[in-house]
Amino acid sequence: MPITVATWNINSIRARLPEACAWLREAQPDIVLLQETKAEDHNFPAMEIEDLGYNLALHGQKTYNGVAILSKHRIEDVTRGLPTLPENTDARYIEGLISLKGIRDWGLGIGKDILTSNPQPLIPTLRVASIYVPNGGEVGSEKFGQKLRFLEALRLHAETLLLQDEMLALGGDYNVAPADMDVYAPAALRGTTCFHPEEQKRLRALEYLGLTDAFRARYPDRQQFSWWDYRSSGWEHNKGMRIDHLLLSPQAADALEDAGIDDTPRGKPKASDHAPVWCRLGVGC
DNA sequence: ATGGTCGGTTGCCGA
Repeated sequence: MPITVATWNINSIRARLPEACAWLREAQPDIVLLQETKAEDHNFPAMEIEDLGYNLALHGQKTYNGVAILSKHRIEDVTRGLPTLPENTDARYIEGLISLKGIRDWGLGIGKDILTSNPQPLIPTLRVASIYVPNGGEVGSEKFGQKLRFLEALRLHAETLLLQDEMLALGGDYNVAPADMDVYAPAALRGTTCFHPEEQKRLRALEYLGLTDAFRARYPDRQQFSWWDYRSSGWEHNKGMRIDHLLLSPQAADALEDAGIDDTPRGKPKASDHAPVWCRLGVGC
């Protein structure tokens, strides 16, 4: 049974609740990683989301930031905040272990890896994180430095996570477009926030650890954006960037069946400025 | 060379 994992910068869960619920009902993702929920945990519209069949893990904050994990499967082992950046109290990182109970018959080896005979967990798991990388403000500003340091701290933590040899999906608003084809006007935008070589270098450093950009791995030549500026009618002119990503561990990338960006919610009234990015992983039989 | 538009609990700031 395949499972679908999506990441979506929702830009306020309360302002966007009907639109978010409509998409959840329509797309039926198993796991959703939300950013910019902009709500403290006691203000998160939990019942409305739970009624759609999701368990929640929240790391909220007033006015700014806020991340969440929605999952149709159990969420265990939740961590809030990047362990490698303890001084940062912004709600920009939440991690959890999804127990894929009920998805039986992991692989062909009945509890063993068919080639190595290594014992495999009886219940398959997928570790996920919902990540909201700082926007960075002006290039060279204090905020820009914080963005670069956040990306470095994320790399350091990802290094530890990858030692676990698990299925892992690090999803979120990275606020970095990886390459020229990921922005509408590379020449004009080069060196600006979200398309700066120092940001791209740090995003690639994550990939060098062995993490795979799900969308780009599946569609090497496709130009599709995940964010369009409200200002200057970015959506209407398709002036966008691909800055939301799902980075997969080797174990998850091996299970990658498909990926995409669902830009239909972006064209609707009261839309977030970001579109959901998703991938489908083949888990079990 | 600078504005445009959103969301928050707001008379501005962050994106």
